[in-house]
Amino acid sequence: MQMPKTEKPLSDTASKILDVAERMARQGGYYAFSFRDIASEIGIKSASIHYHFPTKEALGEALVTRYTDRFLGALGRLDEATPLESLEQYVAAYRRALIEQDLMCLCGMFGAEIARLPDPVARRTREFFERNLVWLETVFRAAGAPNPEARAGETIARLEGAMILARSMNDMDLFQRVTADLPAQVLRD
Amino acid sequence: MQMPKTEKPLSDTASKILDVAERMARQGGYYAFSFRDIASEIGIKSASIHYHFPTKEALGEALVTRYTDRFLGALGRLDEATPLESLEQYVAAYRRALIEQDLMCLCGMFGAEIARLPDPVARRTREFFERNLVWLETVFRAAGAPNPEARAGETIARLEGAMILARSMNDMDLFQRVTADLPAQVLRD
DNA sequence: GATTCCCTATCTACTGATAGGTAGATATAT
DNA sequence: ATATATCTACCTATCAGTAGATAGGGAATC
Repeated sequence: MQMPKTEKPLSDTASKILDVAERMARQGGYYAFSFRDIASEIGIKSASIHYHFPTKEALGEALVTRYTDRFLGALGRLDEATPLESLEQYVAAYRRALIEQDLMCLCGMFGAEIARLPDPVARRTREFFERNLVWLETVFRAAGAPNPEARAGETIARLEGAMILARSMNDMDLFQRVTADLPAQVLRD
Repeated sequence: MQMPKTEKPLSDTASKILDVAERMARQGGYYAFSFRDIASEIGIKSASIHYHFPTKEALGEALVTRYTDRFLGALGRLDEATPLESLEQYVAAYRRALIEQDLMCLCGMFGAEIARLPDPVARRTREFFERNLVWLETVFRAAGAPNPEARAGETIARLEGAMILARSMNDMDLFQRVTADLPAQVLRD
């Protein structure tokens, strides 16, 4: 029997490194996390991080990969919900990240910085958006909405932008007000 | 006769410093510009920058202040255009920044990083959004649109998000497709 | 007309902190 | 014995920032 290609599961330490790095990156971007800061927070030495992630570039790549998989994995299955429900779920995923964790979307952050990101990290960031666009286009196609590609883009743009705006204004409820009618509005013809 | 409070005009060198710093910041954020890089690009020594801007914080603040004034100054007068025209002008301002300069909006960038920005820079960034919200609310009120505050937020969110998305996908035309119907759409009841 | 003084703007030379990264020793567990 | 995971100790490069010298250009004084 052929084994499917499986990802090597992350060790405890590697997970902790990613957890801390992700939080720092989602607060201040790619240049806002350092090996030293991560290490001191989890109680190891910075050299030890290089054992798990040889370079910062590799760490950044792992960061985006894990984030993308988790983000898309947290979305419900498309064949078990109406398009409206799917969209509401999608908006809720962003809202949770913003309200519960008080953090930016990792890829919204990296997307803003993309011109100064190492190539592999930039590529993974693009993959995040690509896969999100595909997911949303499927929703809009199922709803029979015109221009599903443009609507998918509108949806992501408005959500990422609303996170930035709400955080900038230090008014998290602004996210709610800006995205409350998004699912219904973007679905109507 | 009482003199109105006037801003001291920037020297040639100070302007050049801001020009270079702005471009770097709009590519990679607050941590992506350094005194050394700026200095070497304009052919002076990094110590000379401190003469014009004592600290990086001060330089960041000057950056956002100039950007905000220019951005709002480039918008037409509200009493000389219909709400639809004003909105089209507003969208065009973002499009120009993205397409012609191939740069992010400075405050979209700083807004994403706001949790790790020095206080004065964060405050100026908030001011940018505050003043933009006011401008847009005026437009929506003049158009008799309901919820002008939410619509102003939606507009900014979608434009900032569309910039990030288009740059991430390396597809500048995506900005066009995502924002093409924005003025009409956000104005209809 | 020459001298003195001050202001502007830049320079050289430096500091202490921090960045990512490496070599090689060490400890533990299988 | 070997593989895993961590350590100490170090490297070079870069960071923002500082002290103090220097050069030039007025303007006032002699």
